[in-house]
Amino acid sequence: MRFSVVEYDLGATLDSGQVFRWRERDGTWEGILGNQWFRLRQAGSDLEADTTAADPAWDRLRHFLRLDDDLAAIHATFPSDAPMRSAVAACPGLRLLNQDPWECLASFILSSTKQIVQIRQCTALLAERFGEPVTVPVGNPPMFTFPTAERLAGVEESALRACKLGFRARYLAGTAQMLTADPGQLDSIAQLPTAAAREALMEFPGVGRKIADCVLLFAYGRQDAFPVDVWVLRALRNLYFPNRNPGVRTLERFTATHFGPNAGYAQQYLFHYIRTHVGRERPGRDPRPPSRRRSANPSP
DNA sequence: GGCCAGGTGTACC
DNA sequence: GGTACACATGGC
Repeated sequence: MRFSVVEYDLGATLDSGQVFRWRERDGTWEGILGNQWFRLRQAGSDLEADTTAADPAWDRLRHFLRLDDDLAAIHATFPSDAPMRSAVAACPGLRLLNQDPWECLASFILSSTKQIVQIRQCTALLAERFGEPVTVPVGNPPMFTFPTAERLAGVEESALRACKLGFRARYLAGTAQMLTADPGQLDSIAQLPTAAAREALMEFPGVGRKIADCVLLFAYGRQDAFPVDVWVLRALRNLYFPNRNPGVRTLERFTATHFGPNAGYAQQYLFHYIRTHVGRERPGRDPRPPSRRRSANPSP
């Protein structure tokens, strides 16, 4: 199958800390949607997709990749301040994805105080040990579905810990058990307005404001959700509040208003930009802005 | 070896 | 309301 795309950076998107189970091999990306294996290759505005599935879910792939987003229209809603312009210029084809809510929720429960490489390792181990094998091309390494909540609910916590989950094993087990007891919860959440959906997600053990916002943004398509992790906090402090030390309240008010209706999309650009172009600069205490891209205060 | 990672829950004030 | 700390594990 061949799709036509405009301003789409497949590699940056699949490698931007939203999803953890897509792998690059020789310029192609391989991953699983549902129980189907897909391989993607981008050449300019051509996006080529292969699968081993007999009845490929192309609509699901299209939905996952958000091929119908009008990115230029989304960019147009961003504030036109210097940090935002730099962040978009650094990677103009960066996209959000639409993930399966359960895999997204489970993955981000594992994410707390872990590096992205480690989250990849944990999700890979979970899939390998508790997922189902998927049909892959001959000669490919085996790949697996992400294990269902029911499956994980029936696993000893020690077996989860053996996947290097650490203290998060108890959270994942608890969440899996809640979902097994009441399997419709994630579907019901999709029907709620964002604030209520966030509250509902935060009922799961190990899920606070930040992880709830990740799931809202990456799985439920709520572009008003604005996850603030250590990197985004760094970006906000370095780029928008240099020489000041804003409190959490101030930042919350700022992120809720400054970035417009697609704030969550803007957040992903800031996250990617601060990680790839600016780097770590004294988190938390009065950091200087990066010398290379010094900008006038946007006066938030 | 020390610091940090796409944080959260709990115990305290 | 707020702040301090424990929680596992690995990368750098």
